[in-house]
Amino acid sequence: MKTLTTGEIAKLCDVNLRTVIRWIDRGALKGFKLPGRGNNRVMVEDFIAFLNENGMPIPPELAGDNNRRVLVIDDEPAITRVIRRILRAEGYEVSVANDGFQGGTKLLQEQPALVTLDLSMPGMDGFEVLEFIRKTPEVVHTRVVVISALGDQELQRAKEAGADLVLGKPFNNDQLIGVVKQLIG
Amino acid sequence: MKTLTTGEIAKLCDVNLRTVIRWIDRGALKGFKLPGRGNNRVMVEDFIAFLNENGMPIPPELAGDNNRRVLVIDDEPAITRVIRRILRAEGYEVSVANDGFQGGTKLLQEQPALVTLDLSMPGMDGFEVLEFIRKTPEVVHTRVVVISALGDQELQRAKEAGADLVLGKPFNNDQLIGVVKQLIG
DNA sequence: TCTGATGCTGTCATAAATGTCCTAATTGCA
DNA sequence: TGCAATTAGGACATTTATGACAGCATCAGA
Repeated sequence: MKTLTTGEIAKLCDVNLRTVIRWIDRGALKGFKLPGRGNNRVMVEDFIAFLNENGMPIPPELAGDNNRRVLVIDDEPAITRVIRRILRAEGYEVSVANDGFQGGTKLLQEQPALVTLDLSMPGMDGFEVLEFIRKTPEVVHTRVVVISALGDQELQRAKEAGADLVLGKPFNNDQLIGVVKQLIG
Repeated sequence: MKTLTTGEIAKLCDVNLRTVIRWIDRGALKGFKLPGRGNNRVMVEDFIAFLNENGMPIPPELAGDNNRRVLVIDDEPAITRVIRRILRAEGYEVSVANDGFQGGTKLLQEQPALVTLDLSMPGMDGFEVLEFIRKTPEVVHTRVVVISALGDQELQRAKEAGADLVLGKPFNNDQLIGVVKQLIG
């Protein structure tokens, strides 16, 4: 059960901590108090409900836990078309990056729950992408499926670099659906 | 998630606070209300989009062009080294992107005041980068210097796509310093 | 040209919400 | 355990929403 402190909420809402405490005291935001001095805690779901009730924007790092967005980073249209079709049919929201630049911008802007990553794209190093994701707070929780025709050795290296799962080419529909479901349900 | 109050917007636009509230009520400016009495907050990106829609000038403190950061997007280390050395000597803070992915992530994360862009990088379309910058509120005011060995025709096309200035290869130090100073002082 | 209608903005007063300090207590972390 | 960081709460300062009213353009029609 993930909870938030008043300070965290203050930062997320870009509002003063004092104000958050007042929201809770007033009952506008549901929370509970710790036994000590009565420090406040708010459950994430209550916070999100609160944001929705008031038409306030939901910070991407919270929405990220339950979003269905998948970003496909691959330069071969034939591959991206197939992946998109398969994942859309499963109810995922799929966007495609055809090159490294799109990959970088869409990763940060859309903050997908999962990325499928082609390791060998021209002008771009897949391992660099893995390293970036694992060391960048905004996207550190992104699940990564590496898709590659490279040998087992490289795929193993990808796992060590932070890939959650690897998928050798060629793969079939069920394999793809399997790994995605395994990672983001 | 950075937000602005009505008062801050009023100062930025040199307009009365009452007027800002009316813009929001009327729907001209997208915002949301805090739960208390309904105090308004506007996300910075929405505000910038609003300014653009109405052809209003973007305050420098929001445009981020009061910083001295320059992003060099080029895959040739020989070139990036030279540019970095020259611009550092002029007091600019220089970061380098060796490929499209780095270019995309650093552009969004660092929000540089100026980008030097190599049009012809493997696995990445420079025109796509220009287009992205010009249609993305967070970076729309980034100055772009296109550096390319391509012919005049392509350089002209780059200008039309949104490049502020173009620089043919080869160029000398003074030319580079000249265009950068011209654009961000 | 004049007139009135219309719509946007500025001004003012007031009540309510939010921000700023402050200190002491709690909590997180090694 | 001990120390650093965070937090609650009061008191006070600042900002904000709102209604009412005035000024000022623009525009259509006489």
